[in-house]
Amino acid sequence: MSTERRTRVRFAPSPTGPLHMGGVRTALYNYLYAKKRGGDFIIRIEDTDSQRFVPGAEAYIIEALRWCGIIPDEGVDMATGAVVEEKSDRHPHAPYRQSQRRGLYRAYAEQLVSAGWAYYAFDTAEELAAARTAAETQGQTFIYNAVTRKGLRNSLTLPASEVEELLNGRTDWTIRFKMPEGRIVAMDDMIRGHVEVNTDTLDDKVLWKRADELPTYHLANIVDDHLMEITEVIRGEEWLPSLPLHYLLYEAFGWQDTMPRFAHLPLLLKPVGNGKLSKRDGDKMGFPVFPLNWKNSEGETYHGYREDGYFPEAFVNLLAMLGWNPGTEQEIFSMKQLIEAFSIEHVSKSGAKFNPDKAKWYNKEYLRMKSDEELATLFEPVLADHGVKADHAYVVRVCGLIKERATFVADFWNIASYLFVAPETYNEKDVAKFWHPENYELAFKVADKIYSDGVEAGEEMIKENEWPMGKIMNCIRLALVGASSGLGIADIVSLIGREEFARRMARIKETLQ
RNA sequence: GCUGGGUUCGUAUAACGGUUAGUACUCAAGAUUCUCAAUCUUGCAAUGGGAGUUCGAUUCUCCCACCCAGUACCA
Repeated sequence: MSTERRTRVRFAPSPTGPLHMGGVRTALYNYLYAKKRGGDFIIRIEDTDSQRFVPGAEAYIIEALRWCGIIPDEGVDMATGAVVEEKSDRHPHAPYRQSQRRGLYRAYAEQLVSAGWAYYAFDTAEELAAARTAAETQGQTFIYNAVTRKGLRNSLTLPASEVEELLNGRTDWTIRFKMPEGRIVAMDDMIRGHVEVNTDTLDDKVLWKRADELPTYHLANIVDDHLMEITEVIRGEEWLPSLPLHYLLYEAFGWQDTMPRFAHLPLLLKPVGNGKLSKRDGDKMGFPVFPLNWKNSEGETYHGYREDGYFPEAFVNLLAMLGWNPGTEQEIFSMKQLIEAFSIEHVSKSGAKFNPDKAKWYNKEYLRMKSDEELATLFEPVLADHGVKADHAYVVRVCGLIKERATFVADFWNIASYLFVAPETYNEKDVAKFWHPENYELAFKVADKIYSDGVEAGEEMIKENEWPMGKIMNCIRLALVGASSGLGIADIVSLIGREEFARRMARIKETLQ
């Protein structure tokens, strides 16, 4: 029995574009799992596809994680935001970018060849494409396996001398895994339980390619997880079909004893209709699918939660609850509470449809938990954009009174602009409803009373005379707000002051009569 | 097509053989307030279908249907 290993999990994104919310959730679950167990959360960049590399994607991923408060222990230096390239006590497995580890993989691939678990394949891309279309025309799918490899050009079918020649020649070749025949691979997934697959349905995956001297995902992933002493692999469900290959790879290397445990997370699905959440859904349906704004090479910008006004705590909270539940009825969790409560047993098996309404609800909840002071700090730049200069203490007071009415700080201006500038227009429907002589004549009398003795005195006056409270107050409200909505008249007057109150009453009189 | 995974109110989920199938979001109604929002109350609404196992199935087994993923010298 080996002694209990320190928990080490990794998030291994590929820098082929911005990380979307599903990716962030995968990172989050890894992070929660590690922190719950007092272990390490490692970032590794899987950039073994030289064709699909997207500039800026790596920095985006790191920035997104930082915004969410998902801080890696290893792999990225968070002070600089850079992927670590030099070994140190903190980062003993550097470099953490697979393209910078390229020298190490070939030997592992060749180890498999000499052990009989892999072979050299000399088929060109064209030959394979031809084989695929040929199979397709017969209504079949070409798979590179124990049957078909016998008829293809590789180190299993060609004489040794020719193999030697081809290996040293100018044409490209690959190392492929030699998938065993007729074996049942029995696997165990932390979320899905026991899964079995017959190897006859699997193909001989490419492990290493001569063309760019780089491993493919499968090889690099297994080798690095082993080298980095990863104990649990928590990744998206799309990897489940590759699990048998990965099990076999651990076996082929003789690393079964330290093979990590696997957990395949359910996918995030689009809110309506079928299919997984894709980057186009968001802008079409009015919600972000990315944590941060992303501008692609064509200049199109995709919305991010951050720029759309979500608090990172709310974003993390809503993501955590998409596919996981605490087993209690608690819904609001800080990161600290999530770490405490998280367990892989409570991760669900089925895909989760994302619900934008619930996302907004989370933000609303976090908004009202913020202090008036903090909200004021966030609101002040918005005010400045509207050309408003307001006293800080005043803004703090306003925030305290309006925060329960908003979902985002960005709503504040629409909700409360009348507390900073007088209305310039009056809502037509509300005018039609309330602005009648029998109402506004009384309203002006009450307004005079309010001006001299305060709102309470004005209300007294209405009650004593048994005037219609609602109609009169709404006429006054129309003058102050420009519509029949908003804070109580007493609050408004106490905020804007009696002089401004009088000016607004005078203005509506001029405008509407 | 093949292989694998999945299936509880519209959505996220709870109930891991015994509940009037719970909670939250959304929606609707009512209460409240000078209005709106907020708040409170109430309501609408689910075990995909069929066989079994069992005294008893949301829960276990099988079949079907549907959904998803994979099926690249991409991850």
